Amino acid sequence: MPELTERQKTLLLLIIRDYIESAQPVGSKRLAEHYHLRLSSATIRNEMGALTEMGYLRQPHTSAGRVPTEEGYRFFVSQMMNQAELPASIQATISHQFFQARPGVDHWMTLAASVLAHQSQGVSVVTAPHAENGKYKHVELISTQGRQVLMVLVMAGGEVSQQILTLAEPVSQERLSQAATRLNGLLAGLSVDKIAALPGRPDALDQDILTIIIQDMRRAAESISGEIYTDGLTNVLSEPEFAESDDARRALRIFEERSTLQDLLARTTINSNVGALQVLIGGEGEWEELRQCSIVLARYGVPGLATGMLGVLGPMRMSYSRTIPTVRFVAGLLSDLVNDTISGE
Amino acid sequence: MPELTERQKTLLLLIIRDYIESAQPVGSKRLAEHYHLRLSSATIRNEMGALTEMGYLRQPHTSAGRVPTEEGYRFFVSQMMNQAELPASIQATISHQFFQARPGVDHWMTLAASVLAHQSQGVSVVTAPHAENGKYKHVELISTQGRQVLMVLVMAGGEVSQQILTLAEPVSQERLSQAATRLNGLLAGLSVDKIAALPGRPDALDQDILTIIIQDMRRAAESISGEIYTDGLTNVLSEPEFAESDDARRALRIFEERSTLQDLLARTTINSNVGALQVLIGGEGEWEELRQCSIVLARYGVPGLATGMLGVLGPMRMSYSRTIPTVRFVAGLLSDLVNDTISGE
DNA sequence: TATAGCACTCTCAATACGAGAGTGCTAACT
DNA sequence: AGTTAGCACTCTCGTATTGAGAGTGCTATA
Repeated sequence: MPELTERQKTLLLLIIRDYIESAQPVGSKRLAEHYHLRLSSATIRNEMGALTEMGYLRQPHTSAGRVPTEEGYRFFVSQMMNQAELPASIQATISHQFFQARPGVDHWMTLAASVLAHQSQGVSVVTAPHAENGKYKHVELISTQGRQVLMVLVMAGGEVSQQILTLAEPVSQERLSQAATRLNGLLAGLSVDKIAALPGRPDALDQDILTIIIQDMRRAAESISGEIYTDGLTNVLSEPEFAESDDARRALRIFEERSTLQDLLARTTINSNVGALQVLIGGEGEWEELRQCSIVLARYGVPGLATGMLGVLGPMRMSYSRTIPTVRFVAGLLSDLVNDTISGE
Repeated sequence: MPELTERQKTLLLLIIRDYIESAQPVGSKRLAEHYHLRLSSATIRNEMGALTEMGYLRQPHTSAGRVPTEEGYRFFVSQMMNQAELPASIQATISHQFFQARPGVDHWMTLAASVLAHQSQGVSVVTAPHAENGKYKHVELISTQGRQVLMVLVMAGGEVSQQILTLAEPVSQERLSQAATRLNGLLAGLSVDKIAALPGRPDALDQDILTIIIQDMRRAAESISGEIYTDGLTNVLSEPEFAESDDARRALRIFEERSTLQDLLARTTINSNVGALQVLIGGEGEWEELRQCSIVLARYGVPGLATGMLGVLGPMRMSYSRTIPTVRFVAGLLSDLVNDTISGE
């Protein structure tokens, strides 16, 4: 990677910023006129030539302006990573929205997705907090009519899953409650593996429920993330680069097919720390469908207890200066919320 | 409304079917050749002229083929409403999917949305079953750390809502369970209004919880439908009529903004019976954003106890012959599921 | 009543062309 | 050295023109 002179850096950043705004190849003349640099267009042309040589810029055709390459965007992002704080007024607005939202994980997730999509004008994705190796906290059994029972299972991290069971024969609410109480005493604080290693229960009802609890916890342990929330799917459709080709459709399809999305999230954030941001530009060779897109991702939560992730997808020329601080801020906010919920306040 | 001759009906249906397949204006010559009618193109031209006069067809420009008007589609739909049953093999496939899905309302909803989107190649929407005037069934209180309590409220119709409460001071799980038991005994089977009319509780904790329960039930009573599930948002993007204009974006935005969608659902299905299908063509003058779209809607569930609705949005030239039977079949399936869950089996 | 023929209309794809924007290079200037 | 002015060259894009093709409505005829 050849080193850039100060002037080249300035120029490169300027070009990219201009392209992000205008969505059109930027030429030397335009550059010289709009921003009152103390340089002539000819000098700029020379520097642009150099930057193109080094792989930061690209021309769509001979004799059109320059457009950033993925490498160029990467440089741009690395430059703004450490500065860029969200304006206080916007921070306040967002905090306020969370403050007055109904408490509850799924409302928070929905709100987070909505805020991200709104602020960044991109497609947002948020996964619910999830513990890698969740511990049992509580179970409730509620009889509906007949043999159907609603089971609500709460994990130590705050995850809640509900399920309808069909028992072999009708059981009264009273007996169900007793069974739940027994199980809660027995299982509190244990991980799946410990629970599975327990000896069988004498009571047949207890044993049935126990089996289902284990199933459910295993399923939760296997999945890499909690439930996935998205918003702003339509935002990206108005971007000019997606007007014609069906690249947009292919990118959005990823966000609809949760399995692919989970894979993506898993592979990219599995070993990233809470608080650190990751920016995926142009699919990084891995994701053909995202060739034209960028994704800004962050992990939030309390490591080891419950973490989730959130991010924004947009065209490669998305407004990073808006998106990056927003993602970082919302990640912090969600971390705080998870923290409050899990460990008292 | 002038009456149509048999021949005109046949011709009209043929034209619309052809247009739905080809997405291109259909001309008299093409019609005469492809379908071996015993008519010449000139005769067909005359009939087409008549149909155009009557408002069933329209020509995009002088001397292009004919395209169905909304009135035309309406006729088409009315003709196929009463026949059209979903092929047994597809019925079996869908039933099987539901059979082996994890039991639970939200899994069913997700699956229903997925099936509808897949079968119809359109955008699907499904609302969770919801009772107009739900009755209390059960509450559970689960202490997380500190003063935070997870409240799970179950309604007689099977609706479940969870919420995190912050109490004035920490309360042990034992006291919470006792409070829940007291409230369950007191409130079982009552509607919001009856509960609100009850005298205050002597115990402060009970009273606090009671207040929140009433709030929650009121909120549920006000909302016209349960949670909304959608799928297939990207399907519609590949349709040729949406390739250029941003009509697609505007239509999809409706499906993202839940409030508008709820309004739409409320206004169109509020007084429709379970089992009856409604087809909304071209927004019916009411919905500017849906000018180019059609929606097939149905209500499902057990009237008075818990009903929801489901539907498919697609371009006006969607495959009604595929969509209508699918919507009808899935509606029946969900009705059965709701029925089983609520009233035992 | 149905058909054949015909003149007419309108779209659409292909082609041509000129304006405009941008480039790279060379030579001169500081 | 680095910077600038000038210039020839290239490529895109919008506009205008044109001709083929498809479809129509009308009229005369079987």
